[in-house]
Amino acid sequence: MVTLEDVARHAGVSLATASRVLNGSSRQVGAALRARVEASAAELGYRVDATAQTLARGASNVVGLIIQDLSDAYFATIADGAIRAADLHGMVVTLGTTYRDPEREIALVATLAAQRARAVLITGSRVADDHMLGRLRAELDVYRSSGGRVAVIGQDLLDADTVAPRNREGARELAHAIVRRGHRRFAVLAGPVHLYTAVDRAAGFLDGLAELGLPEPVVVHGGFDRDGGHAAAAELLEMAPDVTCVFAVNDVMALGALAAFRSRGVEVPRDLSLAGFDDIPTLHDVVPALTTVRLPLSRMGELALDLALCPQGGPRVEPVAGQVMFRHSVAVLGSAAPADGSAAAVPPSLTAS
Amino acid sequence: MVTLEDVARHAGVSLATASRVLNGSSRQVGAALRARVEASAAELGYRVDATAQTLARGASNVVGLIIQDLSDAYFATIADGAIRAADLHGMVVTLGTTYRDPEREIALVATLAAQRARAVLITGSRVADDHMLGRLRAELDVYRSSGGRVAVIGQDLLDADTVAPRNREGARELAHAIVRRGHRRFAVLAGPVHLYTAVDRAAGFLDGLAELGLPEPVVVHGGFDRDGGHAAAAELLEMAPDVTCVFAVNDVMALGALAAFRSRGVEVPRDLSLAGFDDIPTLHDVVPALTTVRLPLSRMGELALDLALCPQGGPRVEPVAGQVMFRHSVAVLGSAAPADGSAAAVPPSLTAS
DNA sequence: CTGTTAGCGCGTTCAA
DNA sequence: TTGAACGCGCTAACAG
Repeated sequence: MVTLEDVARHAGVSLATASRVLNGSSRQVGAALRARVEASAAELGYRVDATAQTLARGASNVVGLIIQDLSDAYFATIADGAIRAADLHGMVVTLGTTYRDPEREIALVATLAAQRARAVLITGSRVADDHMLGRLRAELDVYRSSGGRVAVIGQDLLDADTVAPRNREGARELAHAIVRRGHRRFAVLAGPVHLYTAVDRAAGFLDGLAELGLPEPVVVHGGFDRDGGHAAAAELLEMAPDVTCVFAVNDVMALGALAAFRSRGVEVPRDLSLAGFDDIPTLHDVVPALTTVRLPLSRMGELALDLALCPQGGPRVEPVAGQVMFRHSVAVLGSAAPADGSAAAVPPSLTAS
Repeated sequence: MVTLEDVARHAGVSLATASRVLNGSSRQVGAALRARVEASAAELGYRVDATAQTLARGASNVVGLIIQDLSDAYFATIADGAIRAADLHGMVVTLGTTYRDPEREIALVATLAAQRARAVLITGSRVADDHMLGRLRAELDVYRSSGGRVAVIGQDLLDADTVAPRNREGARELAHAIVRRGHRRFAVLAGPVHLYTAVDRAAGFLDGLAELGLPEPVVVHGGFDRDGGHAAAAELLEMAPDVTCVFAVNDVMALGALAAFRSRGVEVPRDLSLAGFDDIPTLHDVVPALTTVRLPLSRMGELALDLALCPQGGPRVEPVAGQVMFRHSVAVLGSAAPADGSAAAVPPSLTAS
């Protein structure tokens, strides 16, 4: 293992001089010595020891990123944005995966604190569990008291800089957009009752419908992932509700629902319309194109990293608006459809059974 | 920032004792002192400094993972497996993304060497560029000479432990499986000419056809990603070749091709059959279900990590077989179809034009 | 502009 | 079983 001292000796200079030329010091070094040091470093194959630098400088160049599941495009895309941004700052990203376990989330914060990560980015919905929330906050306080910075993508519940997707407003606007196309009777695949992101989106959708004087939709709860969407959709079909459009609170759930519908002969959007939330890249080639609310996922990752790396006064909250993407998965019904929906298409597959 | 010394002082013991109870030392410590130290650590909110440990021990607990693109499910799945395995070993993963730039790949190895990563995992196809290959090998040698371990997922070209997908064999078997279903005339969306993975798969497919005495397929080169597949498929349709089945050398290309076909009114598998390679999880809900060659991606990530972390003698090569997954995207043609294919369906959309 | 030196936080000999 | 002291590789005063 080649150390800075080896390089210094080989170049016939002091340790300090070698350090100054090889690592971004503000101090100047004569051209001759500089060249000698660089030549020696190259010849010996010297690589700085970032851990030693961290120790000496008191600040590392790693940022921690905590996500729930890398195989979920939502998180993969955020992670991609964060990594890209970190790279611009000369930082590396250490990735931790919770697999949706709040216990692991806390443990990961501790691990990243031990790693002396300059900042920790936490993504994913908070859960409605005050005990867990309290423990996470405590762990974050420990981390912060050792000089760490924290940024969150999600609900503003951790006294940290937060990139806050406007889930409620996005879902509300989605409801309006769909109603504008003639739909009147809805179902919502609402996800878990304890997940704020799911709850907010479902609530926003209900808000939108209520504002327009429409009846409450059928609500089915379930998992927040693809299989949850699939199961909830299957359950919904069993109920054979009189609805024309289904809103799944995220895209992967919508994809699961789409598969469930298809396997039961319900064609979207002919028999039933479907909408999701997030606009994950995976949607690109889905048929029919899925109506959804676009969140700038990659950008959110960058934003969180920038917030964490550029400390200001108190915690800042950066709201991120969603943009309704109206696509083929939602049918446009007769514009004269009355509010009671009697003129809207009622798929036999749903009313029969 | 709470240090071990703070804890020791607070507990009224020596630094060494505190170190022994808080970090997995083999030495024993009296129960009374042990309790005092643990209490102090908890009370003060002590978190080990992993960078200091790395310096003192000469070995870190981070492994570096170099991938090409996190938004590609192929890499995301491998990364997931590697992270999972690293966790089991008490290691954290630092993720670097090359965006398919060999220059960045080399730079990332240097960065991870600086990080004193215990091991570096390199994924993604090698490119046919001796200069780049040489530089990467040199960088890896530097890293290894400082005690780092290297494992590769891909071609066995770096003198390192290698998880080697049997691309050629998999594609060959795929060809056989498809021919068995009555297809005789093929096209291959072959990807870039300088990417070994693409080249091997295309070559394996040609091997398979040749073994069966079938004519050479139409070959179209292009990008190795979704857009590459889309473009190549569009180009193929322009050529209006007399083929019944198209093989794209990876799944995301196949997905792009599927979209291109669809947008031009060519329906898979009615008008044209399509197959891919990898069996990325994304395929789960693709319609029609895509015939492909399954690679145990997550497992490959684990395997690479295990190889890297359990040093043996010389470099080991772990071949990974692909498994043909025959699905709806490839039509089953009349089993009596003659080798000249005159009885096979020839979609008007391809022959007319 | 260059060199000397004192830590950074911790593991680990060695001695008690 | 416990403690004292050195060193891991590097940075940042400080001195020259």
